[in-house]
Amino acid sequence: MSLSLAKQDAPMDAYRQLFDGILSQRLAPGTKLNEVELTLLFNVSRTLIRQALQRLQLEQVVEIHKNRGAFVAAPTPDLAEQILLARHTIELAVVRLACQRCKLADVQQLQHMIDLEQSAIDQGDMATALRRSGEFHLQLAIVAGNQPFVHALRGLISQTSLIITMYNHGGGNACARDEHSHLLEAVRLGDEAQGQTLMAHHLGHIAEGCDFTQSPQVANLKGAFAHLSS
Amino acid sequence: MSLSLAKQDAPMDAYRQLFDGILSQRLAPGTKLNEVELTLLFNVSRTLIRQALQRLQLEQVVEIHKNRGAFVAAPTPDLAEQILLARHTIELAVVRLACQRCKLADVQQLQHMIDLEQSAIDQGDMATALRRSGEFHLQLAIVAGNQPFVHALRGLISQTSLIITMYNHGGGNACARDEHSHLLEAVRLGDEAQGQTLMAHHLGHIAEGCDFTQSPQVANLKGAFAHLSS
DNA sequence: TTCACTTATATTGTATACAATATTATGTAC
DNA sequence: GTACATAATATTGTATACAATATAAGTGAA
Repeated sequence: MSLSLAKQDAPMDAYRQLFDGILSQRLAPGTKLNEVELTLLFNVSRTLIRQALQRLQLEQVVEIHKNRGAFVAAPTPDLAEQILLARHTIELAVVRLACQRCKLADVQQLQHMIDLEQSAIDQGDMATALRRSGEFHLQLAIVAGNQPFVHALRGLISQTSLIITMYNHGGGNACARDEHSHLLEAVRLGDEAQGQTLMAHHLGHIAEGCDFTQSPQVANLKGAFAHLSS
Repeated sequence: MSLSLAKQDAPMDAYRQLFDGILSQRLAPGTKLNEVELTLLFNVSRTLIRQALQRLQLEQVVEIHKNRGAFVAAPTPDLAEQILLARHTIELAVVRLACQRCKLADVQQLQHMIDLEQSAIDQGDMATALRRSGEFHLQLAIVAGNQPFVHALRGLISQTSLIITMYNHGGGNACARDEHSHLLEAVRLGDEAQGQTLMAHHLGHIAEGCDFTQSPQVANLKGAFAHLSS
């Protein structure tokens, strides 16, 4: 049997396609997510679409208004500040745990994720780079071995991507590679103080790169999934 | 129009009844949650039952195994430790924010919640006391004004209730009243250092009150909602 | 009895049908 | 043309029907 052949899981697939669409910036914050359109795009019934939307809502990536429908979340500047503060609090604890528990294999995997992120940057694909940057942070939480932190960060990192999409129009996170690399080096050495310092600066840079005075553009649904048209 | 007459919201009602059933210890950890039984108990279709179960799953209060069904979560000792550590990290930040932002009305509401918890203790209703204790902690996060913290703590506090149900058979949290009161006093005075110290001790006492060597009993579904039989 | 195997039942997974609500379009008065 | 009311449409909310899977019951052989 093939190890690479994942069994297809319709609910997860619908969820993941939507999630990727949002995180890859094909679906801009504020975009209306029409249920029947999504059924046509993904070839599943509204039941599974609604399941995926509810899950995304509980991850705070989608907002559902009763009888009005689902929309890609669009964090206000005030909420964005709360999100970045929450990340600061949790990720400082995460990096501390990661310093204590990180194994060689973990370091190698994290390094690989940094490389992937960098290759996306090299190709000018900033949307993919942003997504992989988030995956690096999440993997760090997994290495830290605290399930609630992983769970909370999954949502917070996704929301941060939305925030960057909305407010960071300059390419301010191009410096991320070095920051992730230095962070990983501190984790590898088990230097908790240095790791926390670097993480604090790193998250600070994300906030500094954002301009909370302008509002975002909203894309439409069919265009975002044009590659699925068969 | 009556202010106290909340418009009925079937999905929320089903969710809340299940949530209360679990948090009030009528549904013990590990209990199988049969969907058709729940439809009969709550008089809604499986659609809404499944919605409620999915939401509870994402709050980590219910586990859903594919094709096997939903069960009240039963955190292992290892996970319990992770949950309490996560609470420690987040609630120390929460109490710090609360010290900065707490208004007079907030103090009064928090005091009221302490009184409600105490009255439940006085009546020997420890299940209600436990639930109200959790509500106090959650309200503190609301006062702190950080939505991600509120969101994360909602699940963590519920999970802590499950942990106490499973592992804390002594009445170790009877001391909670004084601890909550002292905590509120520090918040009222805006004494961040004192607030964090008290919170750390409070959460430490929860962990100390638990014996992670014995396993819990599992109740059945009909008995837990016997009061609904019409 | 006990184990394996087959069949029947129960339970969950998904799609569809219908109901309720919101949105848009149309028409009419001013 | 604007504003308002009304009708037509579109969209979401909920219940039910059917399919897929798992669990339980039954049957026979060792």
